[in-house]
Amino acid sequence: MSKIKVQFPDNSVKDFNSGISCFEIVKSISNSLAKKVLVASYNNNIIDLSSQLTTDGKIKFYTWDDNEGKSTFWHSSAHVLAESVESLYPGVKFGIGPPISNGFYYDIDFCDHDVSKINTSKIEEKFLNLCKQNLEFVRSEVSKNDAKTYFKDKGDNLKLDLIDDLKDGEISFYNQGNFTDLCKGPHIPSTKFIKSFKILNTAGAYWRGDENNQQLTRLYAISFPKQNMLEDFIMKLEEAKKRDHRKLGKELELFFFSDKVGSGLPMWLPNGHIIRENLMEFMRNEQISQGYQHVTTPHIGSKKLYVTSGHYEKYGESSFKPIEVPSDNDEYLLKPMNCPHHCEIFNFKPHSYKELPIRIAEFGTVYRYEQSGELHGMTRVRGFTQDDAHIFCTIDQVKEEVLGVMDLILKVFKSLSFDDYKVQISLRDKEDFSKYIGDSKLWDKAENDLVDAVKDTDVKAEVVYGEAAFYGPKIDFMVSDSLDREWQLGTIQVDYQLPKRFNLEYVDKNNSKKTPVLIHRAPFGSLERFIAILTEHCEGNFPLWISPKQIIILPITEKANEYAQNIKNQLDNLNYRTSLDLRIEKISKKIRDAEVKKIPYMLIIGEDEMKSNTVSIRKKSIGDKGKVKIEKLISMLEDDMKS
RNA sequence: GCCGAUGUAGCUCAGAGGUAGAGCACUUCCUUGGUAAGGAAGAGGUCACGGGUUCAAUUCCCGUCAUCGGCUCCA
Repeated sequence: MSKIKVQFPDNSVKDFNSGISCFEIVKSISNSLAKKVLVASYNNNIIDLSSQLTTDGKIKFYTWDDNEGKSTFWHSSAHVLAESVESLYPGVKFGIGPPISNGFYYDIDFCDHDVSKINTSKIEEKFLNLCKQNLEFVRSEVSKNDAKTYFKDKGDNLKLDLIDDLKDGEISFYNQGNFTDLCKGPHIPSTKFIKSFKILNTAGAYWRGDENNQQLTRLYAISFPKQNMLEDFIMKLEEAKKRDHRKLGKELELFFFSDKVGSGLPMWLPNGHIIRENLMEFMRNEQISQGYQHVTTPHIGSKKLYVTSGHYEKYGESSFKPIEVPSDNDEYLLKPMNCPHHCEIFNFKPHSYKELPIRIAEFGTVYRYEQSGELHGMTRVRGFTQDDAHIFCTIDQVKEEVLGVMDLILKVFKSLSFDDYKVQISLRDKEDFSKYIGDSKLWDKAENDLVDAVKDTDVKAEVVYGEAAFYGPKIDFMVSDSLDREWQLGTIQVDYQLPKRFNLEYVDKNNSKKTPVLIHRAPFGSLERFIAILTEHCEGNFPLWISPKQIIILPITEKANEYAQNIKNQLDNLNYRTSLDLRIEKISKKIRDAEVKKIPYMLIIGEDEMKSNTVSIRKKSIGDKGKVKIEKLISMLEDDMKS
């Protein structure tokens, strides 16, 4: 019998008989690993443990602790979910059922079954029942014809649709129990590994992600190799929900929405306003030091402005309806973006190349008629304020300006401890250019400029095709919310089109007229969304410099009121946001209330402090920091304000 | 916009075909207490809105609006 050489991750090599399965190999090296291994890879191809090896190669085994193991586990779970659903709701049709970052889903056409009557606990019961039966996942290679025949007989048009895109000779089925699915695999050996399972939610999802197709029912679910893992997961989910900015926004009185004002139109309450103002102040100072000039433009603009920019044609449908005015033929739009206004500001007077780059910044409030189903707390609203700016520069300056903006964005993220962000370079769709305006050569240049600029930094960016704006490519900074939903915050966009449309010009060295390049950029993106994410990241415990309420003074008895008021006056004079709790309540009650309000500093004042001319500091979530003189307190506060 | 769920006091939630309840918050009174909830009393709701069924609807049905979970979209 011929032998093969198999190399292990520690680089050791062993000989095995050709045709040995991955599982036999793992069993030969470690019984304990064999018990928990879920899937293997050979020469970097991920394969079933039952796969037989006939060539030399490198082997690797994956357990639940590896991403490969988890996603295989969840992928297999999706098949069991399908089997459970099919047994309870005969005749359903299956779309796709992939693993995702936390669990898996299956898109299902429930046909004549009433979707609103789906009994998830019945499905869960059936699922766990199937797992206990220790059903093996068995792979079989099938011809395209046989595959088609199988699903034609079954009446599953969705699978037939999928098979159409596959090549003959590359089609495989997996079977477990009474269920066979079209699937390239691999899978875990059997259902016995799955010990807990829960359907998390149901949702509608268009077939193949296209809204012109039928809508299927997507079941989101998760499964684990141990029961307590599910409990931990659910607990973490509950914890994450406590950080939700919509919940905290209400509790901390940051903002709210009113039906009477309108859907998606946030109202900033005094506490939230303070956060906004501080972030704006911070950004304004950063921008001034980077050579930006701030401007103010109106909230509405002539419709013609947006026809010129091309935005009206592209987004007119998803804007608030134009405002008609009786006195002339013009119509006005609630400003959906600031760029046309800033282009007009550039046009106010002629410019020399010596002035460039000109950086025009504005905290501009814009209004967009977002689809009703898209509104989401403060992260997706219909009226929001961008920390917007437009940089007008020469073609040669683009890269340096992009780098400058990246610096600024990274500084902002760092200042607010956003260390978990993703950078995405959004380029044109590879095939379909019809969505974009302008000369393809200029697009190439703009795309190269962005990619080049990112290469000059330490930032790791992912290139995504088809995500560019209609006028140019962009670099987006994405951050996740407490429930792992990704949101775009900062953005940098290179645009060769808008300056042309607005006939922007500067005079170059040779006294000839040139068109500047426009860079759109916003580090926060939208203040609304940024504050939402910031709130979730710090769970409402804002850094001192942002915190709406910074200090609360808690006198123990009425005897300390006067002294407390005196301390408050001193802190007021230093512009700290200080409040005083004069209620006749026990100190523990006052402390609890201050903790719940997430006020960073509590100053507890009783007879001891009055006598020694001190205050007792209690820091939120940390506790008693002891008695200090007021001067010491002030220097502590000063230090804290810097972080 | 689409699929599904939800909408009861300021907040978090119970409840039932015969016009509503708890806890917290609020008001008043008592309590002057040293590091996360002192006690008592009181006040608070067209049960999202509009139709329909019924002797009777907040409850059942239909529609609208809003919110939530997704999908699609995102200048």
